[in-house]
Formats: sequence, C-alpha cells, structure tokens
Amino acid sequence: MRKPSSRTTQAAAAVGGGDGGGGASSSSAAAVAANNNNNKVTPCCNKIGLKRGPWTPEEDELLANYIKREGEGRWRTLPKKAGLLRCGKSCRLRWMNYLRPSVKRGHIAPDEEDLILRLHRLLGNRWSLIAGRIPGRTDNEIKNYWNTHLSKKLISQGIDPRTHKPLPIQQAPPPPPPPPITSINSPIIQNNNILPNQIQVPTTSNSNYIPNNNSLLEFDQVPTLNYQTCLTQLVDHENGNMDNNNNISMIQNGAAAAVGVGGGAGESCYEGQISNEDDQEQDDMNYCTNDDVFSSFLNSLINEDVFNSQNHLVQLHQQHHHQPHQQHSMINVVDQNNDHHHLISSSSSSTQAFAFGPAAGWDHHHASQNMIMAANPTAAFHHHHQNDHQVEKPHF
DNA sequence: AAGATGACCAACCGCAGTCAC
DNA sequence: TGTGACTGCGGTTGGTCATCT
Repeated sequence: MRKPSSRTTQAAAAVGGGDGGGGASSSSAAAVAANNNNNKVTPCCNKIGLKRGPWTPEEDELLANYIKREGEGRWRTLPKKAGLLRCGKSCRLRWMNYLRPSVKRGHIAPDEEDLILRLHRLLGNRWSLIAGRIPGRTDNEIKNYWNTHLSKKLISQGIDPRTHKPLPIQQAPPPPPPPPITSINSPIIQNNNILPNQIQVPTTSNSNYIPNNNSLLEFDQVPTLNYQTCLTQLVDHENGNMDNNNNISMIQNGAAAAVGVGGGAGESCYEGQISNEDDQEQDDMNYCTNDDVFSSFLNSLINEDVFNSQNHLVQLHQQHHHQPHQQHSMINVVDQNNDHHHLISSSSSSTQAFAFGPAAGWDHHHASQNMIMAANPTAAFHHHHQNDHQVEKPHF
C-alpha cells in the first residue's frame, strides 16, 4: 500500500522549491516545463534549498517565537526573518494547523463528531467553514477525520457520505415517479455535492409533498429565523441588484419574523443572538457583517433546541392569535458560475404552524421565478442528537 | 521475524480570490 | 485595467506506525 517515496528526491533537488505558492510549484520536469510555459513563477517558488517535509522541534520553536514577537502574516518574508529554511506557505500551514495556541489536538469528542456531521450535511466539503464552527479544530484536522473516520462510518450505516442520503440498494425497485414539476432555471442550489442543472419545484398543490431527494426542503420543517435584515444586506452586497438576470432575488418582506426572537425588520440581526463561541465572540457580535450573518445562520441551524423553542413559540403565538404566522427559511444558494454562496431568506404564510411550500405559497412578490430552494438544514439534523454543547439557547 | 497491508494525518500542491500598485 | 504578490482553500500525497499474514 505504501507508495514509493518521492519526497526525498524532491527535498534533495528542491527544484521549483517551496510549496506551490501561486500554483507554480513543481518537482517534476513536466511541471517545470509547464511553469516555463506559463511564465508564472513566483519568487518563492524559484528559491532552492528550502526544507520540506516534517517540521523539527527547533523549527517549530523558531516559528512560534517569531510569530509571538511579530505576529501573524507576511508569510512570504517571515521564513527569512525567522531564520527558517521554509517557504512562507509552509510556515503558515505549520502555524495554522499545529503551532497556534488555540489549536486543540487529540481525540474528537462525540459532540464534535456530531457537529461535523451536521455541518457537513449542510455545507459539504467546506472544511474551513466547518472548522470555523468547531473551536480549536482546524480544517485539515476535520478533513482528515472525515476522510478516515466519518465517511467510512456513514458508509457502514448505508449512507452516502457525499450526499448524506441512503446508499442505493441493489435490486431495489425503481422509485415512484415524482409529482409533476416545473423547471426553474439556474442558479444552482448546492445541496451538498449535488449541483443539478435545474432546480425543480413541484407544481402540485399538495402541501404534503416531500421531494424524493430527502435533502431538499421538507416543507413542514422550516427553521424560523430572524436574520432577514442582515440577509437583505447580505444578498444586496454580494449580488448587487440581484435581479432576475442573476436569478437570485427573493428578499422577503421582513415583517414580524422570528417570533420571540428579536423583532421585525430593522432591528439588529443579533437580537437574540445565538452563540456557540466564547464571550469574546459574543462581544464582537455587535455589528452586522456577512461573516457574522453566516456565522449566526450556522449557529441557528446546528441548534435544534433553538429551532424547537422557536417552533414552540410559533405554535403558542398561533394558538393565541388564531392567525397565520409568517414563516421564514434560510436557503443556501450557490451560483452556478462562481460557486458563491448566497443566503436567501424566504417567507410564506400558512394556517398551519409550519406549513411551508407550494401550498403555502412561495412569496412570489419577493422571489424571482428563478429562485431555488433546497438544503433543508432542519431536515438535515432530524436524526441527530438533541443537545449541542456548543450552542447556547437564545434568551427570549 | 519479516514483509504486506491498512490507518492515520502532517504536509504539499495547485487553484482562485483579493488587494496594492 | 492589468499584473503580481499574498493568502486561503480543498484535494491529494506520502511518511510513519500498527496490525495482519
């Protein structure tokens, strides 16, 4: 199984040394030729004699001491200043994945594992995003853990680790035909690794319709969130006018979302902020940025308790007021062309507590016909644990 | 005991986004 | 507006160790 080692040769020759900064690294003649053809060799990659391979304790000490003195950044010049025969990229990697004080190493707890599973179902192989929600863990560590443990675990459970859907069963009868559908043009929804060319929404009025693809939105389970204000800003920011040419619009009307959590449009998006980080992060969340929105969104999605609490409040509200309540969902959208994510807020009204979908009526006043829906985070979490030690319950 | 195999994971690679000039 | 440097990301490689045959 062990593959022939080429690393020693690479280290000795160090042709095109460094670790590929700017994508120009190579250690093979073919790659060197390609570099020459591309005429895109960064200075870092021209340097020879750079050390590769595992770091020694002495190198670690040099790097750690330098960063303690000078701080992170300026990776290109850091090795020389720190007295290291490494390229900046290697130094950065070593620091980020190993030497950083905040890095938590060792056994991944069941709670962390559960969180990884949830986030992966939601985000796919976006390891940095996943790692960002698991304090002390690096994207590399999570990626490795996924590839060596979790993917195998899911397979052993009959679940496709890429889609989080049941693996196909041999000799199984063909699935029943789906209900009539109406094609919706791109953009694409990313549903983990599924990137259909067309997103399809049933035209049936059956509100109980549930897509065959169980990763699609389950209309009766939609999280109620209160980030519409920030989402509006987010979508505006990321997509300019976000018109029909982009096929992404759908800013819901912002009225009285998220019962008991914050308030209506215009309020701070961190009213009722859900946090799974420390107090410092809580303190830092006094303003609204795209990252914050996404962070808050993830916090909400990974917290079933929050969702359940909100559902309960919605139910209470309806019991007392006997009127439909506006529901909001968050949809993760990926532009087909640029792979950018867009968090989209949707709204609908229904006389049922959590009805959501075609019968309840998509908000076509605010949603482009080309809008998409997918990535039901709640559905994604149905079968996971009730508790998330990472997340605090919001204060209502 | 020794080689083969598998698991783990640190490190590398190449690409893309962002920013300064 | 174009270019290059810098940075970050996800995929992949390969070294090391444990277990199997």
